[in-house]
Amino acid sequence: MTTITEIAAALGVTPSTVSRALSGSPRVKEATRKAVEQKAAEFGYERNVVASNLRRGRSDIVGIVVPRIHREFFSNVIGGAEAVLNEAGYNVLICQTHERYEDEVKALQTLRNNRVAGVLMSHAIGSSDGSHITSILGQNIPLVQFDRVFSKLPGTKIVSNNFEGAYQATRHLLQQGFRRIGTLAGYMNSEAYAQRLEGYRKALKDSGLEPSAQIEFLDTIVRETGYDACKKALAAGCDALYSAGDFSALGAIDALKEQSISHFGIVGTANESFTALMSPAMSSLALNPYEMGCQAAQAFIDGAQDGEKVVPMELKIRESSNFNITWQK
Amino acid sequence: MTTITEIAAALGVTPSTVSRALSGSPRVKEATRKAVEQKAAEFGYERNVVASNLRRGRSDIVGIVVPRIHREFFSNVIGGAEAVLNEAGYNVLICQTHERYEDEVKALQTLRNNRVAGVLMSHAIGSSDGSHITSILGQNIPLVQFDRVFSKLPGTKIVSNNFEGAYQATRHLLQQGFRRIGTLAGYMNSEAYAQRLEGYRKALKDSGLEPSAQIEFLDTIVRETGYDACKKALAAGCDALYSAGDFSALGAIDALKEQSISHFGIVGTANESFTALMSPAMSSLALNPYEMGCQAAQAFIDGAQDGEKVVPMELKIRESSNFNITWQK
DNA sequence: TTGTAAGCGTTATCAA
DNA sequence: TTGATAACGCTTACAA
Repeated sequence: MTTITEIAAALGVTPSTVSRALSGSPRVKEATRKAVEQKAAEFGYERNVVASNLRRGRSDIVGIVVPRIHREFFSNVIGGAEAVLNEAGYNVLICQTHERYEDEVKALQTLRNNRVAGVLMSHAIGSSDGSHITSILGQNIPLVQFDRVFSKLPGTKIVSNNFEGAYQATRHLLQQGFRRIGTLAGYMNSEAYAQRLEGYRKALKDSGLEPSAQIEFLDTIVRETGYDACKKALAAGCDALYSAGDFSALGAIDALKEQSISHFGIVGTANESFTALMSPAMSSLALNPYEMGCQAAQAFIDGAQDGEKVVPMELKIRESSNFNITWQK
Repeated sequence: MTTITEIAAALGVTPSTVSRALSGSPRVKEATRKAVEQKAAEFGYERNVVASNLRRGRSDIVGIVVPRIHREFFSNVIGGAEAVLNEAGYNVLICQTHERYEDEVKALQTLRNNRVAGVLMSHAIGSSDGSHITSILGQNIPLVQFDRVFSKLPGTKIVSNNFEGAYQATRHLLQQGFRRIGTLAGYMNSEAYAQRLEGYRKALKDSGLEPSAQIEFLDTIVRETGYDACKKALAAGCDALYSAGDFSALGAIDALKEQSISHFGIVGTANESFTALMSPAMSSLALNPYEMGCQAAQAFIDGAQDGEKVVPMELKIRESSNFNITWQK
């Protein structure tokens, strides 16, 4: 592979000049620049980014850490972030944590070892406080968190208006005529889930209903636990569920169909594409992952100042929250 | 950040010794190694991978190039590859091409500039022959292709048994009683799609039916074109469609539901998770993305020898291929 | 078993 | 405007 030294030799100048010419420095005569560019093209030169990064003490790689890449939400966040970052000349290195604390530590160490320019991340469920994050990344690697954030940590946080969204979703169920509304809540070490639970409770209170721990099913984010929790909700006399996730809502629907229940409303969260394709189609509180990814990337580019940016959620009303629904296989 | 020079100074040895001690060379006294490791831990030392890579002339990053990361198929391939690669000490850099030739060229250049250890890729639809791939990567960067492959290129190819799979899918429709079976075919510059078309044709011939260009709808892989093609298929008297993709099959179902058609069979390809969640649930020819990712990664680790590995497909039979089906909104 | 010295390819600083 | 020189942090012949 061609190096700037070879180009310099071919032109009878020094590597410094070639380097300056190729990196757009103004301290090069126009004619020299032309000559250098021509030779570079002729030799098929490509800058050795590794050497350049070592010398400059920084890299053009931004790490993205997510629990699971195949979740639509996260792959869309990545898509948005990638678009903005590529545009700005950065590359993206993706790590999955599989919701495990140990994998998250490993991923962050990998990124630090590669001296990445910055990290965009959404923490694992298994990661119960963010102290490891700052201690691994140190002062030099800017951090932007999105969706699942630890608000104590420095850097920008991109979040959804979880409280407001859950409030609206629950109120929608109330307006439809449902009266005993339970919730499939997530893990309370995640602020996003905690806020959704609060929004749900507030909506009940504002309608004169008292929240009850008996119908708040915590740690319920997958299909299986959604199924189990829905059976308990039925036993507890619920006639609707606001679920803080789509997959748990899907599990709940499994239970409803199994028993051919009527007049039982469901609203999920995340608007995974299957929600619109199922039938009856599932109402869901849509996050805005692509936009969140763009904003996270932009926040990094802008310097990852401390602070929070809120991306709105939008309630998608479909059949599962219709009062007259009948669930059938 | 601590360097080996600092550790060396603190211990009164040279950086070479520290380097050897930390990289597990046998040419270090056991006591020295202990001392070095202790100091390294004390200083919180982490090897500067960038410098190490520059010196050794290689990196521990493997590039993965896919058309779109949010397609379940690809995110699962990435998941499988990542698992195997991380285990072997590699990191993964992911690039999307958005099905565009230009983006594919850019991605490959980026990977080359970063001197990645290897590339795993599935080419874009817009990329009609693979010459740019080898010309950008050159001799030094091993290539493993998966799913959409150019068989002329060197390196390992991981493919599905597309011919056999499409044959089975079509035969299944015939066995159900459908008689005039069309196909939503993909782009013929992709060998995977071309093979599926051949498998489909062979199944017809083996049942004494003559393939007809009139009911082979080429370049049809998204929902919208699937919808349009299905209308034409209905006009052409078809009573079933084998679709080489799930999204086009979904579009076809849109058309069927719109007209409340009965006795019209559909089999898709890829087994995207929505296929099982819709109702009626869609029969689909399942690829095995996670396994393909694992095999691609393993092939790279094993040296990306020329050759082809075939990962079996599996037909998932659901309601959409039942002869008595009635499509309703 | 350890040290010496050179170099991976680039860029920053200083001097000319 | 260009050149000389050093350095980024690490690895590896070779020598001791």
